[in-house]
Amino acid sequence: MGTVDVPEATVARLPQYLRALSAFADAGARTVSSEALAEAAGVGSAKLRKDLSHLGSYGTRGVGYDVEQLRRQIADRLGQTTSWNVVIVGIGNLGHALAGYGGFASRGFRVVGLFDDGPQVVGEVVSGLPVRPLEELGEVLRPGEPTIGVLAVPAEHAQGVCDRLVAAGVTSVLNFAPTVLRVPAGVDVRKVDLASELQILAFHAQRKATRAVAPLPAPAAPAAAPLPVHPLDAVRPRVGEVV
Amino acid sequence: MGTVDVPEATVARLPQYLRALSAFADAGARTVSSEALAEAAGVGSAKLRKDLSHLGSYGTRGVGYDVEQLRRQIADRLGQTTSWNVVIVGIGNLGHALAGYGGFASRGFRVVGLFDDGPQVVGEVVSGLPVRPLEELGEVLRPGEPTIGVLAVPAEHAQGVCDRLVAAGVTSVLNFAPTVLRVPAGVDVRKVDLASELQILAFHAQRKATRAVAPLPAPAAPAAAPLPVHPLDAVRPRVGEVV
DNA sequence: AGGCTCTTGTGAACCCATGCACAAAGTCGT
DNA sequence: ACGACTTTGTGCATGGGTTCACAAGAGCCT
Ligand SMILES: NC(=O)c1ccc[n+]([C@@H]2O[C@H](COP(=O)([O-])OP(=O)(O)OC[C@H]3O[C@@H](n4cnc5c(N)ncnc54)[C@H](O)[C@@H]3O)[C@@H](O)[C@H]2O)c1
Ligand SMILES: NC(=O)c1ccc[n+]([C@@H]2O[C@H](COP(=O)([O-])OP(=O)(O)OC[C@H]3O[C@@H](n4cnc5c(N)ncnc54)[C@H](O)[C@@H]3O)[C@@H](O)[C@H]2O)c1
Repeated sequence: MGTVDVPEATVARLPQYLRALSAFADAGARTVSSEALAEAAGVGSAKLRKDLSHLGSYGTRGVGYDVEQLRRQIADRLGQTTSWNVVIVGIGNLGHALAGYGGFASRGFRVVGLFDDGPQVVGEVVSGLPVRPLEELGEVLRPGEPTIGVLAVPAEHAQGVCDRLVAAGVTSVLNFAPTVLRVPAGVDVRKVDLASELQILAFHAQRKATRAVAPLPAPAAPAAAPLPVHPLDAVRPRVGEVV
Repeated sequence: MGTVDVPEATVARLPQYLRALSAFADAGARTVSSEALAEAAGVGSAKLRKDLSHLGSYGTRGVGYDVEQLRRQIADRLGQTTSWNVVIVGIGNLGHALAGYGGFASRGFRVVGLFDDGPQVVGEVVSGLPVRPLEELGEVLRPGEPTIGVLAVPAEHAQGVCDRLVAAGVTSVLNFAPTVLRVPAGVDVRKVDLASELQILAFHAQRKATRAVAPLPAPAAPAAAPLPVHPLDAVRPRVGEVV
């Protein structure tokens, strides 16, 4: 079944499934239905089943999925069987937070190097690791072990640093700087853009506000609720739809 | 024209376009072609034009788009004409970094409150703002001014804090905790999940690695590969395309 | 054994998004 | 004034992803 070609949208959800599965495992559950797992992961059950089918799942009809087996299978697919090396470049405001983040290690990511070029930052020890100058990048990267580079430098330096990472053999980059990175084919870049996220929220908030003033479908409706929604009309919790 | 119904995928790209436009404006350009702007934003030109058409764009054929006019139009759509209030809850590792982030203010987001419940954190002044206990949330939120809540608390407290934000009238939430938030309809949630991003990168890196071991045009696999993929799906070569 | 209940896996319809290709519409040079 | 050139805006085809709905499979109970 699902050897090659796992759809990208599915891949993006696997981490969520994995987290939910771990929660079920911790709670002592031995099996889960697609319904329960989907609920915990915040998606529809049909989507979940289709996603799992893409990687050749082993559910048993009438029962559900074996928690431990499925957890291991997804973990395998996400490469969690081996531990990945991570280097962080730019140990400023954000870099400090990232360097001390426990969510890395618990998911098989090992921070093996911190880099910066600020004279007063280099040499500092952050979360047990010394901050090194970028020149020492080569001493940390092992050719055999694929390494993920995390960029937390100012936007104007991001491309330059990225180039150096790529030149040193990094083929996976997570970019926090609000800029478009250009990389050769074969190199993966994902970006986390905080300002964009806020802007998208603002767009929707604005849309909600203008809608409230001039509602489209029912013009005859009298005063709608002045403040949007009541928090505890909890008849249906309804997961917030995102992308 | 694009009054209502801007596709979600388009909305997600508007911030990128806006950034690229600002760069062109700073460089002194008065007009840009869709080709140039798309290049700067890292998308295809056709996609860009279609996106702009959704919001009723005013390009002139043969010339391109007026930089300033388009910039203002997108800024309007993203709600940047008014300044949005932002509260950050959880002033730990990450919260400190967020509170000090300059990318907020420069895009019309004003941090109006920092909240935490740790005794040694409350009272501390971070980036010019005092850290307050959550109880004072009501004192900061103004009913008339929509406010965006940023969650940087540990995962196990995220839902509880979110509920309190929603109860206080917040209808837009940006969540950094690796957990699924349940909110009533009408509340927007977006999440930033660092660990997931790394896992997705790891997935692709692993795929690249196994592809390298067993290249595509090799129909007759000699012996089973050492460890890579599951035994049951060795069948079906299926010439994969590069991404 | 047989029927009942539960749940998976998936075919098929639908919706959204992407990319192509080109006519319409404008500018610029002569 | 006009033709050549440039670039937008969009119709259309294609593809990916989501959702529905249900038959097939698995356990359980009598
Ligand atoms: N702070 C946040 O909350 C936040 C949030 C989202 C995105 N970002 C983005 O993350 C990046 C970093 O933000 P920050 O607030 O940590 O900035 P910062 O200025 O605090 O830190 C940047 C660090 O990068 C180092 N640096 C600069 N140029 C370098 C180079 N060429 N090589 C190596 N190191 C270099 C600097 O010495 C500094 O320590 C920025 O692009 C910012 O837009 C930050
Ligand atoms: N540090 C990172 O780089 C990073 C990266 C990605 C995601 N995250 C996530 O962001 C969240 C915060 O991470 P962190 O590293 O800053 O953790 P942290 O422990 O350093 O900070 C958490 C803060 O939240 C406060 N807090 C706890 N419960 C609270 C409550 N009920 N009400 C108000 N405040 C409360 C704590 O007092 C503490 O100051 C976590 O969910 C983490 O998984 C962190």
